Amino acid sequence: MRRSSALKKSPAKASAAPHRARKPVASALSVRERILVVAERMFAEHGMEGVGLRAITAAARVNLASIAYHFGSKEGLLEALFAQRAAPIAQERLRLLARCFEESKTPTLERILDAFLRPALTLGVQPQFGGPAFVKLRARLGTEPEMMSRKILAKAFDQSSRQFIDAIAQGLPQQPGEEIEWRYHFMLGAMFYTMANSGRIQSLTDGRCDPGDVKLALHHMIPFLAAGFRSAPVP
Amino acid sequence: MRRSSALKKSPAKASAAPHRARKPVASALSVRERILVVAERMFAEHGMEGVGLRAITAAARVNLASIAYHFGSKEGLLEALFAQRAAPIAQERLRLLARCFEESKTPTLERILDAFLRPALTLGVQPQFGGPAFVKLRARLGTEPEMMSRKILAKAFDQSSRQFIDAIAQGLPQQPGEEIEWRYHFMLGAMFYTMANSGRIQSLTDGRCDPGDVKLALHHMIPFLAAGFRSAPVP
DNA sequence: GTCTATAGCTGGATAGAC
DNA sequence: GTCTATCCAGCTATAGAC
Repeated sequence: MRRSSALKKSPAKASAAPHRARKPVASALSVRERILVVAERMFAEHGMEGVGLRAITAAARVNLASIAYHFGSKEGLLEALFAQRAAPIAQERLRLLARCFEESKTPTLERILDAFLRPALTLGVQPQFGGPAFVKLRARLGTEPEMMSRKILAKAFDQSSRQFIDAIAQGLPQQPGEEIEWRYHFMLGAMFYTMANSGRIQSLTDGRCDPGDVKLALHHMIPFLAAGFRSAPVP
Repeated sequence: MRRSSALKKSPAKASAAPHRARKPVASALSVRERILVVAERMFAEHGMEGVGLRAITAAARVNLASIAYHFGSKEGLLEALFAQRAAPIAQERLRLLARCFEESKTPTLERILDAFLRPALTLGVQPQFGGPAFVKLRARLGTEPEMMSRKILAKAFDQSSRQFIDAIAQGLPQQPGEEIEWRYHFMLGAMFYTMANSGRIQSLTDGRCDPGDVKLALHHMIPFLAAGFRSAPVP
């Protein structure tokens, strides 16, 4: 209505040839991709319930109806996000785990924890699109007791999680399985809290401690967790 | 409109004597208390944005307008919840910390961590009102990057948090302050994730590991974290 | 103090033009 | 495929009867 009322004629030149020259500029993403990028960041920052389709479509500069068209619903959009991001993380984890065992029959606990934690903290970080969006989003969903989030997370990560629990247990034969599982749970907590980067520790330490610095976070987290895993099992 | 149109007269007998017999039954809570109890549980389960005033007032069997009357707004309700619960937790922490130092000039790290973690995991657990509602709520807010949550949490816990960081550091003089702070951050992660009780570890271990069992969780968590704190500082 | 009723928006979803 | 226009259920907050 704004600009289409004038110059209605001669659509031939502009729209009659949809072939050729698909991606005219490097930064021109499709509507679908723009929605995914923006939704990832906004879901991470404000939660699933904290942001509406109107805010997402406005920020992505697409029409409100685009989300229904491309993803069916808001929940479909979240599932598409996970379908795109979670599988690569689980795959990279298993690839790194396999490499641990290629290089040594008895890899150190530190190397196994690194294989587990590094993909979670580093994949999905896209500085050009507002930083570690998917990392935060995953942390957020990981802490929620909502059924929907749990099912999506379980589907994406259950298999690789169990392989890591087994790999950790194999290196700590003196620990009962249940002890390993509790400690794995505490590791998830430290990992998610680091990924969530809520800002609490920054304000508490006047900025000295910054979980957003992924390299540094891993550098501190892995020895801390490894020592916890190795400590004597509780009686 | 339903029943008040009839029998309008003689209000003397029923309402002229508001004194005496305040709490007729042990389980009869005031409107304000019913709202607090229900909101605590529903905020914990679905998040601040995930539940509306209609759902809260319906579950509490009070009128929709009651929340505005008693708390001013939805956010005022959240603040009232924290005003009621957070201060006792911080107080109990400091009381237990003081007792550590009364009993020994150099209390063990385990005792200090217990003084920090136990009040967070146990206070606010009210089995008669749907379980550890405030505990879950706090975990949820603790992981969110929203400003409002952060300010409320900081106001309630900053002071006691710093005292604990100092107490931990005092017992580990070989650790740089920054290392202590990172490890405190990881401890918060394990604590919040246990408090959130998202259900992830239960499904991953077929129910063997249950963070809802507070005694057991502390029993496993404290040695794990203590070993992490004591491990050699990273170079 | 407690209620009804409603104002004033915004939520997700969709029908149908183009 | 993309848009406009709209539905209606839900939201928070408030005015005013009783």
